[in-house]
Amino acid sequence: MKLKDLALQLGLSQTTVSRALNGFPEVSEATRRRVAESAKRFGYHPNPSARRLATGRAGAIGAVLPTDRNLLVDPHYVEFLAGVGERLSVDEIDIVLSPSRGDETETYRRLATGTRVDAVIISSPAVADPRVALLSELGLPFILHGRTESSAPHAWLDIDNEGAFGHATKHLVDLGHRRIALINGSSNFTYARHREKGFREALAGAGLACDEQLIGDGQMTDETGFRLASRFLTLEPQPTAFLVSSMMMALGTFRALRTAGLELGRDISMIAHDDVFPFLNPDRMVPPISTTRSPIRDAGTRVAELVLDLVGGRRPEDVHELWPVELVVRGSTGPVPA
Amino acid sequence: MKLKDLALQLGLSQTTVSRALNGFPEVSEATRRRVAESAKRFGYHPNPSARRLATGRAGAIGAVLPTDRNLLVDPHYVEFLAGVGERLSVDEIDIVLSPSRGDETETYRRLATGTRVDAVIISSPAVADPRVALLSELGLPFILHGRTESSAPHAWLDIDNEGAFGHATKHLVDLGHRRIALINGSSNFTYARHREKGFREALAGAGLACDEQLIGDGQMTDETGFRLASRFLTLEPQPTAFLVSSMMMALGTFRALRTAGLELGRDISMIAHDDVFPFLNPDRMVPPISTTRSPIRDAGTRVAELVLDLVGGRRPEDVHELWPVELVVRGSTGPVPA
DNA sequence: CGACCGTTTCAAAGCGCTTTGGAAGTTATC
DNA sequence: GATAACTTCCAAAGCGCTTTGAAACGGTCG
Repeated sequence: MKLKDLALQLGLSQTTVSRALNGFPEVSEATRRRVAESAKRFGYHPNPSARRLATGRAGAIGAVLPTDRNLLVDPHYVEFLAGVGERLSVDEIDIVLSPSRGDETETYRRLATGTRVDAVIISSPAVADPRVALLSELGLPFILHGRTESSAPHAWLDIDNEGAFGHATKHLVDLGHRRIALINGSSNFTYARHREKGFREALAGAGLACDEQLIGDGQMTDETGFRLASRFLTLEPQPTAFLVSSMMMALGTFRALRTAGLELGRDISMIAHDDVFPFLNPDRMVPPISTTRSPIRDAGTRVAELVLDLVGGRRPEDVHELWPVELVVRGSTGPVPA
Repeated sequence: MKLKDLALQLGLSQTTVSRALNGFPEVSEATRRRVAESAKRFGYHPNPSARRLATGRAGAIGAVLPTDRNLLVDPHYVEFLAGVGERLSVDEIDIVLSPSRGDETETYRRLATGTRVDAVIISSPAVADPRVALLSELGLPFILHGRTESSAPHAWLDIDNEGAFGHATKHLVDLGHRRIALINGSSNFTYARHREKGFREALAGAGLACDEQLIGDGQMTDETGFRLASRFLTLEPQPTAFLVSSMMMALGTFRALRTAGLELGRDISMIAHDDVFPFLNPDRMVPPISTTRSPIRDAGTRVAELVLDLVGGRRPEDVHELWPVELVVRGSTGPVPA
């Protein structure tokens, strides 16, 4: 079933049908409804290739998957992509995945010269991320999920990691905690830097010194959480609270606490950052975990929205969003034990 | 630069140029060279949308990413996709990623009704995987990486997991081991079943009983490896060898051995399955790990090749490949200590 | 030398959609 | 009742490629 057939069925011209389906204003509400209903009834789906050829748009957004550093390859990225996909599928836009081994530059270049994607999304930026300069130079529209230092104007969306960890720290301090440990993501990523900054400044703001021994980072896995938490627990005096960069790490931290015979929420406090995974609910744990909460899937959805704006002609320098992060206090935080 | 321009430049018709570039036989070698060179010099890239419209092919292969069970989301899958991408990019075919939450059925249906992909690749099948029947019914070409029980004829490529673990077990038995532990992937996956089968049958073939306590499974992570190995080491008598389903798990197993004060290759033996990751080389470990080796990236490349065949009209029932798996003996296996 | 054949090239017709530039049809205005 | 001003619809021209059917060309053969 193609447009022509549908138009014939309806006794309308292709133009009108096309316009009706694409929401142009010059079609009466009545015909629009008639067309929409008929399209559904006949199971009409416009041919993406034809539409792409006619509009000159690829109808696809690119994502590069670096396969030799396995950093992106974690639940966070996939959850993020899920959000992106949710939004893009509404407009029948594809996510085109380009696995890249070794030189990412080459992959981006290929994407830019071909007419295969209208824009790309880049994630998990390092503090100084070369991709921003590269893509600006190539002229391929893109949006950054996160932030990086770069003179080139570019679109980005990020959550307020600094504020989140600042508030969380302040909350713990208010509960009387003085020795707070930070279990962070790898420090070459911007978000980890921001979190550390928020942490340090909140401590400083409360007039507390920061014990460098109580700061650690690594890949955001259960394993890293366990390892770092175990190490911190051997220190004298022990920390009374943990600030943890991901729920995965929180699980490991939890294990370490149990192993050390400590009870969370009574003997020791913890706040973890929650990106909100369908398979990991801090509310259902025992005790429920206090979190700084920001669904990464929502970020994906919004990033998709913005990238579509970009493709539509919005200027990258006008696209900046910094999302506040909510602090959700649950059972895992309590006053310092006497 | 489009085809027309290039043809004009060369003083040829579009037809000839198109044919020259696409390797049709009716173009003389001389013109073909001339065209190819000119195309490169002017940086000509055919517009994928136009080509797709003209050929009626989507020029893309689909992959569904289930986002609520995070099983696929592991380095294995990404490494596999990298292989797929490597092959597909040669023919300028895209990987279109469809994240799917909840009902995958819906996602496949969408893919099938639209003209967005020519075929899909499905991975990590369960023993009875509903996707095979679904896709057969929908008429969307697909290939399975792995195997499953299904009456519907379908294309698949798999490695000989049974043979691999059979050989590995036999090797350990030949070295004198009598108590061998199996650390396996989740048992609802076919490959895990096959591995267990190979293990059991090799033991039986050697006239050895299989201690059910020495069999464990879980997600293929370092963590699971550590947990299972630790548990097995508490048994009396201790196992003298471990058969491990992934290098990730092998790392965890290794940690457990160290924690228990055992030296790998002397006090205890281990063979792990190696899917060959760029960031994980069993040869560089101390001691080097004996493995059953089968690069999953290569499988991806071949699967891509086969899926292209399928799109080209090859019958699914003719596409079955079972790859033998190499046993690489290194320092982690040795005779049973006296 | 003309008929015949294989090679090499071409013009033109799509592929299924969007979009431009008008043409009808309808209502309001004088 | 004619003119203007909308509203609603249409025919036709692309988008950049592939592919069909045929023509031009050079060489071979009777």
